[in-house]
Amino acid sequence: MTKLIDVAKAAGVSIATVSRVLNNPETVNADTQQRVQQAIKSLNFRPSRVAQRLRSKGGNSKIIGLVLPDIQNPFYVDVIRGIEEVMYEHGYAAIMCNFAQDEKRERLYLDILKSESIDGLIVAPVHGRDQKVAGLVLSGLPIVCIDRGLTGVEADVVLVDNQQGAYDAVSHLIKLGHRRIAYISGLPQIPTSRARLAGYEMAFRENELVVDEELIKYGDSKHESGMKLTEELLALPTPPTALFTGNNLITLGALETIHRQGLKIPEEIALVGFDDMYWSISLNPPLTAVKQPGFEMGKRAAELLFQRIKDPSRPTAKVVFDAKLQVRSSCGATTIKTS
Amino acid sequence: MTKLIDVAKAAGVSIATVSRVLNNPETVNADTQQRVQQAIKSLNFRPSRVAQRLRSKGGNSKIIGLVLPDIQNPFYVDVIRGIEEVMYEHGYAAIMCNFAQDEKRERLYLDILKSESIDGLIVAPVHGRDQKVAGLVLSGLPIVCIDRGLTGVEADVVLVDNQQGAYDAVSHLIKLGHRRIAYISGLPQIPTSRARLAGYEMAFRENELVVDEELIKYGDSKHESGMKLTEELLALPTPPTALFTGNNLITLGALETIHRQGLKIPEEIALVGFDDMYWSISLNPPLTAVKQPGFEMGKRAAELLFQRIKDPSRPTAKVVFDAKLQVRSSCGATTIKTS
DNA sequence: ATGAAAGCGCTAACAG
DNA sequence: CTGTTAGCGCTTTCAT
Repeated sequence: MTKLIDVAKAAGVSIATVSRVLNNPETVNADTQQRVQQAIKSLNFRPSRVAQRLRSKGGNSKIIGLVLPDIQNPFYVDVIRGIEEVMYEHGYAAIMCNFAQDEKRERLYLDILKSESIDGLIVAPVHGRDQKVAGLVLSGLPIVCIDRGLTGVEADVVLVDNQQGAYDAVSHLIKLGHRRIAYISGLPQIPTSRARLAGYEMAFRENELVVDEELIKYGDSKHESGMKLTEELLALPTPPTALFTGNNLITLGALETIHRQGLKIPEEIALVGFDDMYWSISLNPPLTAVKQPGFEMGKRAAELLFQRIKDPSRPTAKVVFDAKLQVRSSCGATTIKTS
Repeated sequence: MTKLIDVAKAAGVSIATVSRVLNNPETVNADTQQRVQQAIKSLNFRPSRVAQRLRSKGGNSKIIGLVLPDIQNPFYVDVIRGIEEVMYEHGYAAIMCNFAQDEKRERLYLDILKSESIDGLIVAPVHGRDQKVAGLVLSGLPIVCIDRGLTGVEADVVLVDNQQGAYDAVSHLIKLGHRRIAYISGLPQIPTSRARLAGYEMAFRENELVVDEELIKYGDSKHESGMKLTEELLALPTPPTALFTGNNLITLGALETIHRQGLKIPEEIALVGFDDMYWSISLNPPLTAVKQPGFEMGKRAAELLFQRIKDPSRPTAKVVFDAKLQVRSSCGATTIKTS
């Protein structure tokens, strides 16, 4: 590996000067700069980011951590792409950690990231009272939360108005005449699960309808739980006429169960999902779903993080995006908006 | 941040001893070890991975690089999950880089990873003659290629028999009576594109059929190109009666175009895709597709990488998985195997 | 079995 | 404007 000293020799200067042209070119004579740049180029030199990181703590190690609950969920994939987009422009890299909705795993990754001396962290905490993340925030590490906020500590956060999104979805179902509407939720300790439940209940309340608790099921937000809980729901003495699924993966699981049982959507059971996918239109039937702008959310989160790294004392921001209902045909005949 | 010296003081030993209990516990007295462990625990000490990395080059920095073409493709997501699974067990972290099929991006990321002093790299090179990756292999960095091999240099590789997979898919179509079968490929410089084309041609040859070149289209393996090329194909004077799509994303794009045009699958156009998705059964219609075991491939790749890190001189391995055709109903009525 | 000390490659005072 | 030098936190001889 070629290093500072090699470049220094080649250019006939000291390593300090080389370091300077790397970090503060303006403090170096134009022609010295030239010679050094030459040497750098011809030796194909790249400074060791590890050594840089060890030396200068905080803010210029050009690496951040990314801790997300489930990489199988296309929503998070969009978030990742958004984050990556702006990081790429800044020459940053990300250490990506997928904790698969498992708190133990989240903690391990957080420990690793900490000892990697990252510049900042974008995280969707396992739950609102995530002590590990809270501790990191308090320790001064620049952090922005995505998708899920943190209670009790100040931190930047970008998310969607989950309650309103769920409210719109369920209202849509109610308007279509449905009364027995089931909700398949993710784990209740996840803030988004609760906000979506609140939206569901609000829609009932506003229509002076009463929620039937047996129609609310909790799972772990994965495909399998979507399948299983849909089975349970369909096996009820009086099964629901409509299903509101709490996320992407649950929706796909519900669809699978419904298809396996040969039920017709929306005639025998209607379906709205939280989280849209760009191929929702190709599902059977084209899925009506609440769309979160994952890509934009990711970009915004990364921008917030960079701002906070630059100015750690700036006031925290809370960015709330709208969740929009995409009406297709899984709830009944309506105008089919092409996604 | 608590560091070696803090622990050393707390335990009344030197930093060297603390380092020893961390790395070679057996070379330390049992009771000294006890005291040090105590101190570590009570101070909640974690060694700085950055310092470790800087100091001891190669093989124990516990971080690897992951460079993949497209995180939106569920196949690579499965690969990532597989890799992550075994890395998690070993306490490793990954720097994940998604180059979005863009060679410039791939190069930047490779440079970054190099200067991060990673222990090893798992990569799906942009193309077979990727000089950057080849150079890294030659430089001695432990590397395993996934999904796509490298020509001209020896490197571990794990992939699928793409030719056979494509052959099976197209043969299936031919058996069903199709003759005008289009193939929507990814970029021709990607090895998998070529192997799948070879399978397509082989199926024609074996059935004494002749390939119509106008039915072969090349795109960039993304959703949009799937949509666009399908439009072109359908606009032909004599459009194809069947479509073989070169990957996941192309398939989804093709489906979207077909649905927008209101065509019936498989009556008006049949469809087989390369790459299965776990929700293929919920598509309209349930998709017949060639399945790659992404998760297993990822696990295998990570295992190979660990072995190579441990023993850099071991002979290179080439692991070939089978690609299996999952018959559902997008090519015509057949027994529907539940995925 | 343990400690002292020399770096890993770089940045940031501090001198000149 | 440029060079010298002291570390960043750790591992690893080399002594003891």
